[in-house]
Amino acid sequence: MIGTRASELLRVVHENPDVTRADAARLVGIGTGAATELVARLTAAELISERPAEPSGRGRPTTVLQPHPKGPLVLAVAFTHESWRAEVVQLGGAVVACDGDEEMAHAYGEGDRILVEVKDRLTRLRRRFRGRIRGMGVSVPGLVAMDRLVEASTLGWSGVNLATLWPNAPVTAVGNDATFAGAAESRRGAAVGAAVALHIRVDAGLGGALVENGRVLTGAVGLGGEFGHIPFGADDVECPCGARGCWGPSLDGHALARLLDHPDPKDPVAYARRVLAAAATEAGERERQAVEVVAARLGRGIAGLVNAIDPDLVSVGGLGVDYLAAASRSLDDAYLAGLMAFRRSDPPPVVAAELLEGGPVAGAAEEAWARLWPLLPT
Amino acid sequence: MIGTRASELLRVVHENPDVTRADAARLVGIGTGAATELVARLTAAELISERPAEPSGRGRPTTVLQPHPKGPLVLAVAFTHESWRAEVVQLGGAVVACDGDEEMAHAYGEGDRILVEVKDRLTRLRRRFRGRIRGMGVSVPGLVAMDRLVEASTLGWSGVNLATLWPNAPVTAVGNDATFAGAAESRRGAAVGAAVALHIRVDAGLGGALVENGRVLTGAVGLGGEFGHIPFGADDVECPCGARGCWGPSLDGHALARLLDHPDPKDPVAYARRVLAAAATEAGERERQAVEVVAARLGRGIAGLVNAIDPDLVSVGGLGVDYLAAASRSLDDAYLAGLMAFRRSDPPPVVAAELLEGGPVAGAAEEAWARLWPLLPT
DNA sequence: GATATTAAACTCTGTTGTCGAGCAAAAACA
DNA sequence: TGTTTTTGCTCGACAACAGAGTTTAATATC
Repeated sequence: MIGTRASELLRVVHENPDVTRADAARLVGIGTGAATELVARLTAAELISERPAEPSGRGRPTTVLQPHPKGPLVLAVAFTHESWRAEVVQLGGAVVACDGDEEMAHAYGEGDRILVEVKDRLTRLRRRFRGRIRGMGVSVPGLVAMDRLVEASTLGWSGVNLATLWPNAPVTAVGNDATFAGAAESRRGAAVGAAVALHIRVDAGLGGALVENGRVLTGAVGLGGEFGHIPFGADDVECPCGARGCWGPSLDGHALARLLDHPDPKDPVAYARRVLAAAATEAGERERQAVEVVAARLGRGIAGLVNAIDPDLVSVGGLGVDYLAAASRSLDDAYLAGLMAFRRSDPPPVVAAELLEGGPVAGAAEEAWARLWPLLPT
Repeated sequence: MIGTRASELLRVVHENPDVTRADAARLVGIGTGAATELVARLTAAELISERPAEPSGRGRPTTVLQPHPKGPLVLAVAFTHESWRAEVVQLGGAVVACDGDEEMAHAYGEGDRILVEVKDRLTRLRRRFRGRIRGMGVSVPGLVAMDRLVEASTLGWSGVNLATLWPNAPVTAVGNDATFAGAAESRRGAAVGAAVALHIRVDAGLGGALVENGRVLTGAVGLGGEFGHIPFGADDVECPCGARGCWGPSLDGHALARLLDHPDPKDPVAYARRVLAAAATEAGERERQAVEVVAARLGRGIAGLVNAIDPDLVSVGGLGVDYLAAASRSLDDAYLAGLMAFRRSDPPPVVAAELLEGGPVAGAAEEAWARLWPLLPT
């Protein structure tokens, strides 16, 4: 077990890349004496290292705290509905290596086969860094309970145990892609500094995360943030989840197709992007209207969640970024109308996610790091 | 500032009334040596005292840790739409004195006048305990932001600053009644032991709280838990909050009256109780049906929140207790149907609150205590 | 009734973490 | 060249804590 101060210092280094040692000491709230001892211990433990800082004024020059070149790493793996990607991430969030496939051919229903291949590639990465990789975060577009994938309807995977990708990993964090993206936005993206941040991600499904002071509220079994299954939608649409009236299916690609009287698309995300592209053209009046309807539904739902949860800020990711860009007026109008009246004068801002498609991997790395802290040796 | 161990011991004593000293030491995770020193210090500081415990087997008899007879107290004040009540609460949650009025005549719109009287009575209580009262929690049926009452439509109060009840109180916690009731259920009621507990309280309005490991998620400005303004209701009903389709107005007394074609009741809570009483009689078929509709709406909404938040347990308070008792079948059916299918085999239980009308006061006391911990002297 | 057993409390000691004061170092400024 | 400013290092005082051994007060057993 690591001392609490040491743990705090590591967190400061992680959250503020290239902090100077003096600033870090101030942030942790210790004197220079204690900082000397702490930094020495963490350097000896090969967790951090120092390099001279840019001289920035008068006074004795300080050093910059950075990850140790032999320090611990985590593996962040993210699956989307059509590809996978792995990153090796060091303290501070920098990526030191990556691997992955753009095309995960025939992934549908073949969870086990794909996993064997991915496992192999991950093992190779781990071998390459000889024991330095100390934990793994895995992001999947689906329902994840108790670190086990319950269902990923877009992949046709069900009951897959993703912990088998690295059987005896010291720490494993399996989570929903939207949840991880929310975590990443709070720590390295649009929601940095928000004490209570709400993230909403529209993708094949709709999900999100509620992050309070950097901690994701994952719920009792890890299913917190499944906002897509709140009944904000119309009762006549049945959700793949088995309930009716879910919010998610009212604003994804399928919803756009219904609004445009198109046949149900096979890849709703790609379809939605096509509709968005068409809406941006001269001739896309019908598409524009459909996007506005969907954006309004997004805004209305966000308002309900803001009323209930009271966040500082709402970030939207995935297709939400496009909806926001293409129909911000509709979204905002619906958002404001749905808020409790007295909130309308100073509503929590609704902003686009900054990490975009990198959110889920980054979040997986963050969560793996978060679980690794308590295990790091002195 | 108090030592962390000392603070933990106090919390243990607070959360487990009549713990023995030996058990407390085990719960804090310290040896008997450290316990001796800690207990001595806290006794000297007049925070706790000891009395011999019932001998319960062989071995040296231990003592029971209890609040010190001269120890600190908090004031818990709770307003309802027709009365107010104050309790003086000691460490551990026991009430040592109380005051209040059943009838708060003509309270509507007269926030300032009532407050002058309440303030007077509270000052008298504080004088009676000569400096021992160290903090205050105030529960109000209305929207509370930044410890200030924003609006209480049932009382006609608006912009009232409840901190003036005790201007320079060392700690003040002003909050919504449903939020406080949720806090109380998590710590002394039906949700004890639930890591993530969701509380829903139907009263004049609908509110609640999300409690994670004993901590209430109050949101950015303290408005977290206003679940009544999530748009689960029909769009044709306008909520007093200014939005449309809010959940609260779809299952309160007004909603029952609409279902029964009665004129809009002045006191929706009393009206709802009359309908519930009628529903329990032979001749109350129409009332029974109305209650079932409302109970189903409650169940459906709870399902949506469970999908999104993933709690261990849901407790319902206020009129919700009666809905649950009178139409548990309708509520459960709607609840299960609204859950994601894979959850239906093992859904989080929906239970009645245990503290009933005592919830808000108890929660106000708990929150005041929670804010008092860091200020207690060594 | 005498002795053993058990659980708890007390005492003492060595260790560790922390804070602060004073001093040294390395730069910019005058 | 000296002064100022910021930072890092060393050391001593102090409090918190763990652990071992001792004492105390009850029950259990003979």
